[in-house]
Amino acid sequence: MLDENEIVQQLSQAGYRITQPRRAVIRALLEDEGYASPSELRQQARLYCPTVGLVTVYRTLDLLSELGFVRRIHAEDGCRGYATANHGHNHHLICRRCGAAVEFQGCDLSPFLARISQQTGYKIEDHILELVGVCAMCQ
Amino acid sequence: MLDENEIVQQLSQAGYRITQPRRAVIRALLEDEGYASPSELRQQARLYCPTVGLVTVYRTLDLLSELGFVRRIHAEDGCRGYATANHGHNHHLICRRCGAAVEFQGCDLSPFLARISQQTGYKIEDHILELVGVCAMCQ
DNA sequence: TTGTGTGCAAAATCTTTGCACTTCG
DNA sequence: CGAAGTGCAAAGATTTTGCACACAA
Repeated sequence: MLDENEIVQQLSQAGYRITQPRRAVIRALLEDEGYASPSELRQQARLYCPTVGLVTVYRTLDLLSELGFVRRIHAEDGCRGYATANHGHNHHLICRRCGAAVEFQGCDLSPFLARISQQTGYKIEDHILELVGVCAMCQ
Repeated sequence: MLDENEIVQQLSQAGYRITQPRRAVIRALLEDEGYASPSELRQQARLYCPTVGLVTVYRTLDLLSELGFVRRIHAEDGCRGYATANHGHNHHLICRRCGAAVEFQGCDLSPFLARISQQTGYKIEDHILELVGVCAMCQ
């Protein structure tokens, strides 16, 4: 599981500074069970760094997103916010009721993708897959 | 393939009025090969009804979306716009270079979903799947 | 000490709402 | 004719940008 230290370490290695506001946003992200909007994240982050501005949240999200620690959450009716993502190719499973977001791995779609590729002539390079359901608690 | 008459007919059956602005938006949607943002759609729709306002485009998109004729297009970096969708459960395959959006059917993910469901305890109800690649032309 | 990072304020977008007028049926 | 639909203008919401100051390294 992803933790603050790992992210901080990698940020540092990539040449970025470890600042109070960045730490605060990272903590806020990790604490949130599901996904959160930039302004919700800011609210949570203020517990750790009372002066964080919304702009910094946006910039930190961009940064973490580029490094693969954060991913956008999509739904039929729009983009809902951000959630942590373990490095690499993962997807999210979101609870329709409480919003909890779980990551899962091993989406073996290759046979399926091969078929679509053949049918359409497209060279398929990436995919977005998001599952929506009801978590064990909410059932 | 979806055409103007079919949409118009179903709108009418559902009790909605067939107005010039609505027709114009529907035409704009059908003509666009890929996905389009509300303001792009408005621009195109103005060819058929020069006074269409952006608000009407939004409202018409909501309406068509509810009836299942239109679907949002998602990408890692955000929600990109709208594209036509044949009624029912379909997904889009989008060209990274030219933006062309093709629909495909038969996403048989059930075995995969069953496994995830078992692993997580979630009852999976729906999914968003979007493929990104390069179309035959752009290759 | 130095340049990356920050926060504020303001601008630029994008989307929704209120309301009087229009138009489909 | 009457209610559903429209467009404008304005309000809200969200995201980006410019700039002086702060603070990790």
